[in-house]
Formats: sequence, C-alpha cells, structure tokens
Amino acid sequence: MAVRGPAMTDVARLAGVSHQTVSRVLNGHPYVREQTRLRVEAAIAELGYRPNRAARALVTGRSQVIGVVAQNTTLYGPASLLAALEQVAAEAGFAVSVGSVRDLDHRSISAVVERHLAHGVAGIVVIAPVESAGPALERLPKEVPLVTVDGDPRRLVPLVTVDQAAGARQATQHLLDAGHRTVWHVSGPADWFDSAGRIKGWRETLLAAGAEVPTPVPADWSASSGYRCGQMLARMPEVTAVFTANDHLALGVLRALHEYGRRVPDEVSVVGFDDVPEAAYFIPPLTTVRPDFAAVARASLDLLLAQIEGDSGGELRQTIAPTLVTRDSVAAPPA
Amino acid sequence: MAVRGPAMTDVARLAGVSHQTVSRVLNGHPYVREQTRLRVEAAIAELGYRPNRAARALVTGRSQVIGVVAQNTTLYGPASLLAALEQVAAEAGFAVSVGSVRDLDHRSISAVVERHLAHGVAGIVVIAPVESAGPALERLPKEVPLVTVDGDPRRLVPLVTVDQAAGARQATQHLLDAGHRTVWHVSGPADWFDSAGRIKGWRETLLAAGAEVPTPVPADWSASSGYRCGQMLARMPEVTAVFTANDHLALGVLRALHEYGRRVPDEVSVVGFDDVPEAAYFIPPLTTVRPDFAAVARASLDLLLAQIEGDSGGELRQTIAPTLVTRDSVAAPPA
DNA sequence: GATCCCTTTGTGAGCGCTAACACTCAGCCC
DNA sequence: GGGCTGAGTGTTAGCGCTCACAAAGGGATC
Repeated sequence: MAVRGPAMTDVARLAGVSHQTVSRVLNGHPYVREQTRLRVEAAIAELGYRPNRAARALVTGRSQVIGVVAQNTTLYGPASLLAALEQVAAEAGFAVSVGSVRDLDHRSISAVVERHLAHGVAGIVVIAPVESAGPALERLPKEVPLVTVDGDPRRLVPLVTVDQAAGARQATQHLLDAGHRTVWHVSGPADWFDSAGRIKGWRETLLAAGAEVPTPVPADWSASSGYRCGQMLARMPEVTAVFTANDHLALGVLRALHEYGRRVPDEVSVVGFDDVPEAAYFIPPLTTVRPDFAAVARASLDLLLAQIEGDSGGELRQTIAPTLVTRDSVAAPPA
Repeated sequence: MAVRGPAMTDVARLAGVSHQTVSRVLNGHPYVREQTRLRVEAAIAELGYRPNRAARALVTGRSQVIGVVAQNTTLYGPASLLAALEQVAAEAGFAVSVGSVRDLDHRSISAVVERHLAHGVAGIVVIAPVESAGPALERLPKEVPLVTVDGDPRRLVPLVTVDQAAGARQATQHLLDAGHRTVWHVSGPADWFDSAGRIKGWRETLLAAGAEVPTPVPADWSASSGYRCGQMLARMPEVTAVFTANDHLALGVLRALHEYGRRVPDEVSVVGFDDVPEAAYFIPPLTTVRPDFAAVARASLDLLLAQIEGDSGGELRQTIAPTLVTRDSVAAPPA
C-alpha cells in the first residue's frame, strides 16, 4: 500500500542544504537567507513534499489535533457547535477529532478521553452538559489542556457556557411584556445544566414580576416529548404562554395545541430555544432564543490554546449571551 | 505543560522484560508466555502506560485515524452520517477527524484532503454529494484509500450511496396508490446527486404509471425555500400531491399550504425525505423516506478498511435502500 | 589585528515505537 | 551425540522530525 512520500532529507538533498534548514523554512524560523528559503520551497514543490505530522508529534510530544467529546452530535445544538469548533480550529491549524459517547457517565467519557490521549491530542473540548460528566472530568489527567462547554459551573474546570439563564429571562420577559399573567415552562432533562439554567432564568423572571410560578413540565429534548407535554397543557385553559427549553419541544407543543384547536398565538403564545433553521417555518413561525455557537467555539478554542501555550493565568470562564429572535408565535393573551 | 508519560521501556523495566516483549503483548502477537504477558499487563496497569500512537504511526507509516471530508455538518443528513461513521470507526479502533468545507469545489476539497494527509490518516471518506467535487477527487493521490459517499456514480471511485431513486419511487408510488393523478416535486439543488437521483426515481415512477410529469420546482434544502415553493404550489388548484426532496422542504411547504388554507392531507398530500426526528410532529405528521445512515456508515468503513488492508479486489460500489415511513400527511385526493 | 557579535548553516542525538533478525532453550528425531 | 524444529525473548536499526549545540563567515569595534 501507500508508498512513503519524500522526507525532509530528500528535500534537503535536492535543495542542497541540510534537513535542519528545511525544518527552519517549514517552521518559519528567522535566520534563513531569502535565497535559501526559495530554493527549499522550490524543492518542496517539486517533490510534492508534505511534512509528516506523526514524526513532529513524536518529537514535540504534541500533535496539532484537538479532541472533542460530545454526546449526541445529531442534535442541532451539538452539531452546530462541533461544526463551528472545526471551523475555528482549522483556522488555527488544528484538526478536530470527534468522539461521541452514548452516555455522559464516567466510564464512557473516560474511554473516549483515553482514545484521544492515546492519539496524543493537544487538548480536549468536552461538550458535557450533564451532571454525571463531572466526576469523570475531575479524574482526568491534569496535564491535558481541557475546556468544558456548557458544563458544571461549580467545577474548577475552564468553562465556556451559553448564558442559559439570560436567554430564558429574555424569553419569559418577552411573554410577560406581551401581557401574559404568567408563563409555563416545558423543561429539558433534569440532569442537563442547560435545563437548569433555563429553568432558573424563567423562574427568576416570574418572581421578579410577582407572577405565579407554575411547576415546570419535565421533558427530554425531543419533539415527541414536547407533544406529550403539549397535550397536557392544551387541556388547561389557564395556560396562555409557554416557554419551551428548545425548538423541537416547541414543535411538539405547537402540534398538540393545534390538535386541541388552541390557536397560536391568538390563544396561546409559545417561545422556544435554539433557533433551529426551520423554526421560522413552524406553524406559526417560532419566536425563540438564539445562542451564538460560533462565539462559543471561538471562546473554547481560545481557552484551550491558552492552556496549550502555557498561559494558564487567564480567565477560566467565558459566558456567551444569546439573543431573542421574535417571530409570530407570541401575542397578547385572549381577553 | 504536559509531562511525558511512561514509555514502553519503563513498562519493560518494571516487568523485567525487553520493550519488544511489551510491544508484542500490546499487539497481541503469539509466542508470549502467559506468565510474561500477565507481568507486562500488570506493569502497564501500574504505570498507567498508554502507547504513543504518534510513534507507532511514524514507524508503520499509517495512523489509526480516518479523515472525513464533508460539507455542511449542521444539516441533518450529513450530521447523522458523521455520527454513524464515528460510531463504526470507533468500534474498529479508528478515530475520526472531521474536515468541513464551505464549498465542494476542487480547491476547498484539496485543501482539506491535504490537511488530512499531512496528519497521516489511514484513509479518507468524502461525503461529496455534488458534481463539482468530482475533479478534485480524481486528482487525489492514488495511494490514499478513499471512499465516496453519495458521490458521482459515473466516476471510478469506491462509492457508497443511498438509493435515492428507489426512495423517490416509493414515495411517488405511495402517492399514486392513494389515488393522485400525478405528483409534484420540490427538488434539491441541481448540482447534488441526491437531488438528481430523487428526481429520476420520481420521474420514472410517473412515466411508468402513465401520469403527467410536471416540471420539478427547484429549491435548496432549507425550510425557507420549501416555503417559497409551497406558496407557489398552494395557489395551483390542480396540485394535490407533493413529494419534496427532504423533510425541511416539506416543513416549508406545509406551512405555505396552511397559510393558503389548503388542508393537509385532505386537499394536498405531502411526502418528504430523510425522516428527521421531528417529522413525526409536523402538522400533520409527515410521511417520509428514511435512509439508513448506520448502514451507509458501515458500508463505507468496510470499503475503506478493505483498501487499507490491501484487498482492493472487492466490490467497489454499495447501494443502501431506504424505507418509506408512512404517517398522516398522505390521503386520497379530494373528489 | 584581535575581539566581539550577529547571521546563517550544519551536526548529532533522540522522541517511542515496530520490524527484522539473532539468540537461547527445550524437545524431538535419526 | 548432532542436528533439527519451534517457542519465547532480546538486540538493533531506523521511521521523520525537532531541539540543542557547534561552527563558519562577515561586519563592526577597539
């Protein structure tokens, strides 16, 4: 199979210099005469030489790869984050290796982290939105640069989070401002920090407004569970405003309300979270909260690179504020 | 910064053997006495030794990483495929490195492939659903194992495809069977093979049934463009059945039909493609075609591993048949 | 002219691993 | 006993690169 390509010494021979000079050219070191540099570059081009990263990784003890540990990369949020991360990493000259885990428990995470470490990744980004991921992260080898996204705010691990509470506050306030007496909430899974943050922001806003705080309706992230919750809410005439923990839940709720003949937004207003691309085409178009995945990715990489380069001094916590996107699913409550 | 962990020689010293014996244990070679193996394994465990893949990759000339080139990994299809690929690759002991490209033209693809090659990937999977990707693939270094997913059927590159035409045939036939005189089609972007295949299956089925073949309505993959096409179709009373190239287009169409007061499925039937998890919660629940991403991923990896191991003899083409998922968006046309 | 410094280049070692080969020690056959 | 086989183990030589250091040459300075 694969014939080994030319190595540095081949380039050196062709250019009539030592391999070390080739290395210097490649790494942009100073103290290489312009003329020499051009000769080396010509030789590189002629041979189609490509540096062998494995060799570099071996000697430097560090590769230009960052490992990502994520749960369900099929979900819109994680998928967007992953894509954004890949983008910024590529710009910084890093490759991204994904490791999906089914569950975010200690064993699964450790296994994937082990895999990444064996491959000598330069750092690891863990998209660890659940409680159970915590212990696994604490037991991780200390020498590996690590950043957590949407992880546990109470742990001493560099962390980038979407400000869930702020998003929820905006959503809830928007509904209150429209004239609703209170806002119901279909929440995400209890063990996700995202869920907790959204519940917190929602509750705080209601309390601040002196509104009654209904019990949150627990769901997972799927349209399916949104539908089930929606069936329940649809039968309760006092429900005029619903804030769901994500857009897919909102979709399920919309469908249930529709089936029960409760018109949105005339009778019931709905606000989601995520701003999936289709949200604008729900019936009716969904008002929702948009997290800035690109910003999260950038912040994560910055935090990681800082650690890789040894500047462990900087800020270890970054919070990215989401924005409310208003569409047609919110109106004043029926008189 | 990272302290280097224990190396093979450390394990060897602790176990009282040579590093080569440790290597043999690690690689499952025969001719290692049971007792020795246990001693080595104990030493490995005690030191928390982890083999250095970079070193292995350097000497063997091949890493345990496969590179994936994909376009928009935020879309449901690519994201699902990527996740499935990662799953099967992990089972086979391979890591997956993603490389997203904005456009699937020669330059972008080459750049990402170069990046993968520099990292010494063992093989490359290109999710290359568009025409323009073709030339880039032909110019790729021949020595790198390569598999194309949903690529150009006319090119001589190992290829795994979802049988788009078969899916489209099922969808179209299902609508005809419900009693519709013909079926309209909202198609994907013209340069995607997926689109072409779906158009082909749709057209063939109509022709075979002796039905009129309307001009396909061109769109991209977004709910947004589905909505625009839907607005047009909604105003045409003769339209009673629509097959959209994916579920998000269907969502847009549903929304447009709703706005124009054309009830689904009573007045117009709609069938999508992809079976996104939310499809069951559209209004109404969407009948759609489900591709088997896991099967595609498995087939791709098999083809790739065959090449990596040198069995270039096998079958170079794999086609995965999708299945129709019937829900509530299809009914007989109005009398 | 001797000394210094700065630029530019080369030399040698070694990162951690696998592959090839050499070696030892049994057991077996003639 | 000599020679064979095969199991089990060790020795050696790199893979392609970077790092530390050495060294050569030229200019400025005294």
